[in-house]
Amino acid sequence: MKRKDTVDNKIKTRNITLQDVAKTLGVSKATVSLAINGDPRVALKTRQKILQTIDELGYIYNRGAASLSTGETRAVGLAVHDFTNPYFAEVCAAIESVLSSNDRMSFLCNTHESVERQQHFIAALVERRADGLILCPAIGTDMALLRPVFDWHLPTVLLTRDIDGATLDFVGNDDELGLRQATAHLIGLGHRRIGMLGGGQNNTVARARRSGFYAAMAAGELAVDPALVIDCAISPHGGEAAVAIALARQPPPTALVCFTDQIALGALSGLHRMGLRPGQDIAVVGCDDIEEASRGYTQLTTVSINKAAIGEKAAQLLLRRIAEPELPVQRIIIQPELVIRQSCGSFATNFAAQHQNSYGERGDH
Amino acid sequence: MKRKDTVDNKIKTRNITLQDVAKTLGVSKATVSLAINGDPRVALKTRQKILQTIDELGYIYNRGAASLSTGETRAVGLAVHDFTNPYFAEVCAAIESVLSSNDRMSFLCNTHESVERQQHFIAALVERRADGLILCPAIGTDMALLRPVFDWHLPTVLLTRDIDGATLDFVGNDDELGLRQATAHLIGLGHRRIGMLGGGQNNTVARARRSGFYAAMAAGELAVDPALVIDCAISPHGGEAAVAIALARQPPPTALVCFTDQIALGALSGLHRMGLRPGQDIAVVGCDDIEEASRGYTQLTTVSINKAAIGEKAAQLLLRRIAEPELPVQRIIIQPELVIRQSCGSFATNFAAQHQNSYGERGDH
DNA sequence: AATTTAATTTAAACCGGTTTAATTTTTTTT
DNA sequence: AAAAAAAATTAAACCGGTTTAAATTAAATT
Repeated sequence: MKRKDTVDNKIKTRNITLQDVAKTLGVSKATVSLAINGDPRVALKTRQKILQTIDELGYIYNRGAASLSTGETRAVGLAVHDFTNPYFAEVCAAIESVLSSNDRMSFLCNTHESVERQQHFIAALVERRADGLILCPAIGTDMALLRPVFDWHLPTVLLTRDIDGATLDFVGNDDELGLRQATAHLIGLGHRRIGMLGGGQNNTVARARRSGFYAAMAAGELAVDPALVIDCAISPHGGEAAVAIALARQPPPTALVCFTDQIALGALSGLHRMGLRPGQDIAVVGCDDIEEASRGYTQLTTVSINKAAIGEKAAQLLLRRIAEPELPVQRIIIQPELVIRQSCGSFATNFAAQHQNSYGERGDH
Repeated sequence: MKRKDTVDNKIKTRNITLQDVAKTLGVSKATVSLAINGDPRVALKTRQKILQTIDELGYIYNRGAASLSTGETRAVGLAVHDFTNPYFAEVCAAIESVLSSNDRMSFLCNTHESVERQQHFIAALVERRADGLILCPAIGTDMALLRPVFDWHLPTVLLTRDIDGATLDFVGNDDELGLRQATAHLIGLGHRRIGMLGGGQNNTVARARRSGFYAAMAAGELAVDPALVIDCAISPHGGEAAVAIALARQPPPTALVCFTDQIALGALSGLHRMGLRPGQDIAVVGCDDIEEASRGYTQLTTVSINKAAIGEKAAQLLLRRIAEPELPVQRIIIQPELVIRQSCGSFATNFAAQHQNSYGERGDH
């Protein structure tokens, strides 16, 4: 089939090609092509005539045909495990914005943490000879799964999540620092029994954030009760389930550090249903600083990550890498910032006063 | 430049093409092509040998080249005005899911309500000969702006927002009904002084939802105070600003109908900051039923829209339209459903008791 | 074994651009 | 006006597949 030529087997207007433009002007295809691409070799008046004819004929450039010979598609892939998560929605928006102002299009893929979907996407990108890829790898992604990327020298920047042993560009957040600060803040407020919701070991972000939590606890010379380190889905539901488990533990924690804001907000939601008041009955901190964290009714203290910056840096780095494939591998780490709202309470006294007699085994200063 | 051939001007392995596969097997290009496409004409053993050789040689199909002759790119565009809005994030996720399981890729565009961005995107799609487009048009989009779509017979389905006079497929929600039900519910609870936040006249969704509000008010024989119909940005910030204006009006409304959940949640946030309790001091209802609406601390009564269904229907309809361009134009309207939570209060008595003496000019029934 | 018929395979044109070395035209210099 | 230099244009090969009518080969009939 010949494309829209044969709409309804009646109309059969062949597409207008560069050749047609050339013919109507009595010049060669080459001249028209050069003119379109702004090559300084074609004379000004010639270029003008060509542009005018293109307009009159309604000629439309066929970038696919061009890509066949140039090998450049000006399309890149963007795969994240869940762009329904506001964090990624924002990062992706920033990426798309930068790419489109560089006249590139973005193929989107929501992998849903499925390496199969991810592999399928990468294979499709290679088939289409995409110029590059920005990837927040699904859990379980390793170097072996990324073979197509290396085999094809597909310029790739990893977003947020790193891959062990990967010699790929990376743009992310200083997750260890973020959670260390958040945890330290709670400790500074006087909390001693602190739990962590979410995280786990299956990706670098989770490990880094967990390790930030542990590091701060160690620095504060506090023991971590393993029963208060609760793995859960990276979603509000996950947080809601996890908080119930945490609170059932005796004695309950006075503060909870959450792997992400989604989890923290789920925890807030769960606490609300239990009749507990975050910031008064229990402290909660999150990480990401998604918009919902700053509502009047959430006021979530959280590690703020500049999502726009991450997206922009990632897009720019990819563009750079595409332009200069031999550039040494780069790692760009954005510094997070703790924003203190009300979910952690203002004063440890709230908690101290409240919990001391219930399980006040600690009289230290 | 010849593509990755010349990585670093050292390695210069030409790409392996269909021709190479044919040559190593001593068959023709045509046979290999047919084999790849599963044409029943090629003998089983031949196909197997070809597939094996493809594997051994590491040949990778070049879909761009194929598209040049078939005119089918198996790529479609997906443009929405704000995929940072959870409503659209979910719809887009559903769309991408359906498309990718149909072996299509999606070009994503976040128009930010900019018709320029949108036009740029559409032009790029046409240049790339995309097979179709799913579009939630930016405010201000009219038939004239959609000329490229018609000129190129680009199969297009409008998502959520319709365009006046457009003979294009459409998948959306029964917005008028949704807000009519929500408003009627408030009236049924005894509310008399009801305001509306957000909406306006600049797109079909806004008009339909407004009109649902007015219709319900009229049906309840209630007057709408124009000062309580407040336009605002479709965002939590918009809602927060609008609620302040509404509450400043004397007498204040006892209930607020919001154009979207984003606005409603902003309103909730604002009310919280003012020390007012939704569901007790004032009723609030939203529309969309985004996830945040169901948190323990929001409990927003809202018009629930099946976002996954809308996304799936839109994607399926596009696929259908691509397959059968001459199909009559279709409109698929998903029925919404009012979900009652606590932000509207359970009993009008809350409000009646509370407000009667403050400005109790109404002793009816 | 000779025909017919069915199953496979292939040659070659085509899709619509890019690119480079060579040619033609124009301008400058002598 | 001739020669040299610079500017503009072009022919033709190429990118990597698809497609169809024709050719070849194999299988079924007579």
